[in-house]
Amino acid sequence: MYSHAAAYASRTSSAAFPIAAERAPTLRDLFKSQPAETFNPGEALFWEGDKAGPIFEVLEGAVRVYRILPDGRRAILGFVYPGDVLGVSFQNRYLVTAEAVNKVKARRFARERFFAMINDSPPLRPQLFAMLCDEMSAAQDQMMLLGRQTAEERVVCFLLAVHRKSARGAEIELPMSRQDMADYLGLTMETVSRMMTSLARRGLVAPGSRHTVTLRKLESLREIAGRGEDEPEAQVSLDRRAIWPN
Amino acid sequence: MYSHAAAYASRTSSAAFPIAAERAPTLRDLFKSQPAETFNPGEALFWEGDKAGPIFEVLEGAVRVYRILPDGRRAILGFVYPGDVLGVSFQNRYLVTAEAVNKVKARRFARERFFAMINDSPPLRPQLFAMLCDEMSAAQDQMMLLGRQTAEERVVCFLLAVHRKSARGAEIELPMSRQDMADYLGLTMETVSRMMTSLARRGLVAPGSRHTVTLRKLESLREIAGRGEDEPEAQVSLDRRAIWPN
DNA sequence: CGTCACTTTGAAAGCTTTCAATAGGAGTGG
DNA sequence: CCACTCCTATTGAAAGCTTTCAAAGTGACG
Repeated sequence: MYSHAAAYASRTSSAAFPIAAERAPTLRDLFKSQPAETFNPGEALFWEGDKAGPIFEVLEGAVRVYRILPDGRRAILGFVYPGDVLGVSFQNRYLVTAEAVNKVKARRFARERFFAMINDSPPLRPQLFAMLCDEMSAAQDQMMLLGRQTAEERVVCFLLAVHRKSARGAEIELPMSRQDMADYLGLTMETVSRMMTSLARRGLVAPGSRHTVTLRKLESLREIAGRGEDEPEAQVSLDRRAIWPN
Repeated sequence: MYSHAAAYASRTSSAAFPIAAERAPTLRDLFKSQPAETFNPGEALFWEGDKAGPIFEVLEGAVRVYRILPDGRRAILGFVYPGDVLGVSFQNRYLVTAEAVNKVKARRFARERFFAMINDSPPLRPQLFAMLCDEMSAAQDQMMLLGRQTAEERVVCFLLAVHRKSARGAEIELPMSRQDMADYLGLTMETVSRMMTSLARRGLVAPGSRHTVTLRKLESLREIAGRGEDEPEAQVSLDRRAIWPN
């Protein structure tokens, strides 16, 4: 089947326990046997409207997932980072386009086989469910943000969200363009830029290169973000005991 | 609309009933044995932060699902209508509050048993998956709307969405208040009101009572909505052949 | 028929966008 | 190594859409 004993290159749930002998298989283990593919910046993994094809696990880089209105307005519905699985929650067709932001490495897995294996594996099923719940939860956060938060709050929320995912100190990386951020936050690129400048002027962040920022005053930023954005939570639900039986 | 062929008293896969002989069990069948409960307007089915409890099937009325920011701003993340299942996509805790808009009748089902039964039933599992995908799809539509559409487009999209669900002619019912609509559409109550007035003045809709409107020019409205909101689609994926095997 | 809650309407203010110009960086070629 | 070009980001100023604040209107109910 799939050799999940392989060297843990990716951050899987139990990565913290090098010894864990009888580790239950995880969703991401399914991809272990697949070859890594590379996508160049701007290259699409799949297009909105295409017949739903493979599921991807992102290994490196960032993917933007978006939809476009007939008149060209674009909304980025999410960014997908290493360790995330992409392409699951669609039915017959992809409802969105997924495009590499920077150089992306990913593994693909045939859709039917993906679901067949999960369907056959009692420990995997709750993980799929948990993954969908996480996606749903993120979507709800985003709806709250888009519907009821100000431009500044949106930008700060975004910076904090990236920070939570990166877990690499105060300096975060923003591989996407300002336009990407704008389309994700429901703003214009100019507004995003202004907010970044404003945060920098107040000493809350310090711009590094164009694609890096250092978060100088996390506490103040969290206050601005306004929501209980406190504890790190990325990827937790795949690990925490699922409510699903077995 | 989704008239679950009334006479089905049964709820397990080994169903026995008059007409449709070998019908596969549906998610909603699970609720058939449960007593119907009533919730009065404003009454909550569950609260954000509560330990995740029962799953509900809404039979009558409408439920608003929302989240509130610390400073009181509210975003309604969705409305739940008869035939919809509510409370599934949460893990340990409810992430939202669900509150009756008008008089609501619903059946409840214990969470553990709900998932246990689905987990044990190969035909039910893809339905749960399909349901989550539908939720996700709706959430994506909403993100697009909130992030990139104008006030008028939002209101029109909402009217058309209600129209698709009601499927009862050109007159639609809006059980929720203007404030509810506003919190759903990321607008203020005043803006919603102004847009309705504007649509009425242009003859696109005709106000009935405070909670009913007649859509006079569906085509024009669809044009304003701007997205390919053409074919009716509510609830389809629960019925259409799932990609999930078996 | 008065009260109360919700909705509509008006006018001014505000935040974000739009349009336009300037600045900054990376890559290329001399 | 520097000049040049292109693309992206920043900044400025005006316009615009939505919000805010306030008042008037409407309908249900006792």
